[in-house]
Amino acid sequence: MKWTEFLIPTTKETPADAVVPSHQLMLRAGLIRQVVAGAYTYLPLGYRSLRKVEAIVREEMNRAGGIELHMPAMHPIEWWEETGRVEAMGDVLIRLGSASPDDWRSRTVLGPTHEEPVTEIVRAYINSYKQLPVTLYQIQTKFRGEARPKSGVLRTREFLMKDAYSFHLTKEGPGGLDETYDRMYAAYCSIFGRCGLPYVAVEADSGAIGGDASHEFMATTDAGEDLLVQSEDGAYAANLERAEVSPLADPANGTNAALAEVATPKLTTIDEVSAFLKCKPEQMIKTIIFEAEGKPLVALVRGDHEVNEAKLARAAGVSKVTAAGPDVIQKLTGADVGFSGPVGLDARIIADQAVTVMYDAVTGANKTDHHLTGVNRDRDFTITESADIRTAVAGDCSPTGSPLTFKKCIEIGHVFKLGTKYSDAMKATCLDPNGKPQSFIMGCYGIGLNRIMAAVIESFHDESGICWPMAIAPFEVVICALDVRVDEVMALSGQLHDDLAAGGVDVLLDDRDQRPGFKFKDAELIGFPVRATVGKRGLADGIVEIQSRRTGEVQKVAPDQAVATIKEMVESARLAERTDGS
RNA sequence: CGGGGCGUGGCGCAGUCUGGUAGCGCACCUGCUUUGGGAGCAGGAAGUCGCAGGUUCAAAUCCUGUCGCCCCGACCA
Repeated sequence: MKWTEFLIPTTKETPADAVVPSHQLMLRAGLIRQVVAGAYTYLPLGYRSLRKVEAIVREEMNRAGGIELHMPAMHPIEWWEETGRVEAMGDVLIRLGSASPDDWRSRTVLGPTHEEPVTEIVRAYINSYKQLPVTLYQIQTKFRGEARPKSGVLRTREFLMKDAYSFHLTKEGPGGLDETYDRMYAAYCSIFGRCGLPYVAVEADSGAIGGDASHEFMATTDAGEDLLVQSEDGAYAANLERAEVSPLADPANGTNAALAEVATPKLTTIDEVSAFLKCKPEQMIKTIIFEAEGKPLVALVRGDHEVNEAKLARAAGVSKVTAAGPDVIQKLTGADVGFSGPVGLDARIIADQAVTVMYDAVTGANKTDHHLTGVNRDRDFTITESADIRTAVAGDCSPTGSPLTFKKCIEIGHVFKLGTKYSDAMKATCLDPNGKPQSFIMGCYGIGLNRIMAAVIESFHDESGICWPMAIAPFEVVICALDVRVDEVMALSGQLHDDLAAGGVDVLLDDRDQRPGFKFKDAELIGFPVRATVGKRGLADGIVEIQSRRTGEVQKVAPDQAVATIKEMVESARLAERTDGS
């Protein structure tokens, strides 16, 4: 491919709207162009990378036993009503609008994921346990009505996703869900490894999608929106939403202070009250009222801690907790919001472990404009249930006692054990060996392809531009032909290009009539892993210059050695750049 | 959905407060020179100033409304 016959709109200046490095560089290197918020055109160069990511994903999915198919983005809303996800997804589910509710548009949604259509297929065609297990996957465009698209292609409303779904009769044993789950997990490691991406697999919360086990694959990058929690000993890694902490030691520093009520007019927050009473937030018990299954649920955490709703729900044995409104709080505590406390409160109360080792605490008095000081457990209130229900913070240790560290990260893949949530809802069954209908046990496995690309750029760039790993670089090699009007330069450049291309190397010939500096800057911005420079100066010395983008290392070789040298670099990079999760 | 910022040639911006000929840099086209780290000179093309109303002799500029985009937060499979 010749540069002058391709479309590569690079820019020297950074567009003002781009904040994170991957976004800035993708725009500057001419990989993408924004169309509306959360939707991007992949320009030819960007699309080449995306296609390479796609090819790797496809290859590994096939190797892991997946069967590729392609489902539409348009779904009948009835399927989503069957599984109750029209409500569960809310605004994330994009619906086609129409003035008339009877119009087909009103009954059509754009798929944010494909559990419903794939379950419908299996319901229709798989009737016997003998056809199981089966894993269907597709690489397809997804639509989600994200409230706030951001960070370039890291969070968009339209994106390319590989989604796989497996169907089983059993959880354990040959052909069971666990077996496929493990195989998919391994395939994911291969995929991210081949893309050269630093990643970590962590335990995740399975959230609204349901199911009982889930791992997220995270790429660590400062542009990420999630927090990855890892123990220093490397034994524990989890999403912050799920991370468990080891119990805090009992300081046994109680003075058995007397219970006292103090007026705290209009002071409703931990900060306000602690400032007013000159105590530390960690001396306060924060009392948060939730509702679960229609009943109040009270959570107690230390003042400087936050309730983790997912952990609370799990501890409470309910599917979901929601913050209670002012009316519920008023009715339960007899006080306005901001003055709740455990003393004398009649409701199910779950105390965080940290609260069980607090003495002489401060908390709301269940009386508007008043707080209590000198509050002690057992004497002033009883803790019947305690658990780990708070979000981990700096200073906490893993369940095995190793200090936790926090890193920003972006989710690039997710594997779930779904169970029968969707097959039950959609009445998708097959006959077991006894001739009895059984709901399919399902797993689902997603990868965001665009995010892989962006995460790779976040991980591998410098002040000059992108440093692609060989595996997903839009072109593996660029030949900078300086002095395009010198016949010998162009003849050799053209010959190198043709020989490399014939040898299976992705090569781009920069045949633009531009000054050398201009071409070098573009080559570095785009980040071709290998640059071969052919100029009349080098030619006079009988050499071609070959440079690695990542190491900057330059080799000067005779023209007849150039092809072999470059091919060797390409091949060794393909192996060397592979990563493993850690 | 709350808070903040911004919409002026393909890109980056000035001009808006104080109304009066739409401007600068990059990129683009033509010509000459230049050719190993984003060249120089000369000439040129390209913008209903987001959109709609209003005020005014006159609106990029003032007023009202509206749409879009970005950032922080909330939310998030």
